[in-house]
Amino acid sequence: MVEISSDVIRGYNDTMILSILLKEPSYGYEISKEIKTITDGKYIIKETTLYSAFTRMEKNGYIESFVASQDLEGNGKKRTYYRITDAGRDFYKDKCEEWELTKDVVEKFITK
Amino acid sequence: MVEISSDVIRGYNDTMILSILLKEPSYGYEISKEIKTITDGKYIIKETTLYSAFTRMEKNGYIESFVASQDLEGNGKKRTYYRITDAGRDFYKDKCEEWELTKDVVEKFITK
DNA sequence: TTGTCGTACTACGACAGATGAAGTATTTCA
DNA sequence: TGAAATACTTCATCTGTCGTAGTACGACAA
Repeated sequence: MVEISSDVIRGYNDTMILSILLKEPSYGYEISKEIKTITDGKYIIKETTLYSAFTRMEKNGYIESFVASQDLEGNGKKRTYYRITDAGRDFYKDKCEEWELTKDVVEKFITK
Repeated sequence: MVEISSDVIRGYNDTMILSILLKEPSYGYEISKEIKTITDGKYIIKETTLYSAFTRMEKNGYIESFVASQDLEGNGKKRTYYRITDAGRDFYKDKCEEWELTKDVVEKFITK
């Protein structure tokens, strides 16, 4: 069974997270579930990778956090939600461009 | 100008080098030139990255080294050539498979 | 009501690959 | 003769990932 090595995905965890936040704010657990679903279970992000990505990206200004409960009445567990910023959107766009270039480059060395 | 970040290419430097060694044994300087040529200058591998990849891959048994001069008479500078091993060929094949999977996964999060 | 499972995190340390900086030495060529 | 190209090596640093561990709350079943 072929598995994705962390060295490969390294540059794209942030991009994946941002692409999910592009639709609406979300939080750790939900994002990890979504990544799993979107990739049909082919990629499962590690908890520590995910939460350290949040810290890094918030510091870089790509996301903003806010704490909220499950519903508007304040019931349920409190969660830390993240919202993408304009800088985050720019970063995401750049990463998408970079991906096209990277793909071109890597594929020159790949045999199908 | 979009540039490839090291975090992205991280998992594929070894693969690129091996793909070049697949044709014939080669050495550092020549390989770095070839990578540049093949990618139309889009990717230039750093010297230290290249040589540390040699060390790592030789330790892993993916390549073997031998020292040789430029010509058979022993003229010219001595160079350390590297030859791909069977294990290296297997590793390369695995990486090619992994690439297809990685591409699928990443592209689910990319907007063109 | 007790225990287990799922949810929702945080802290910490270790590791590996990439890189910058610096240096060495030989060869080629103008 | 001297600069540029070739062909490396050493070393320290940085960053993102990941393993381990632990906390805490809520839901639900026995």
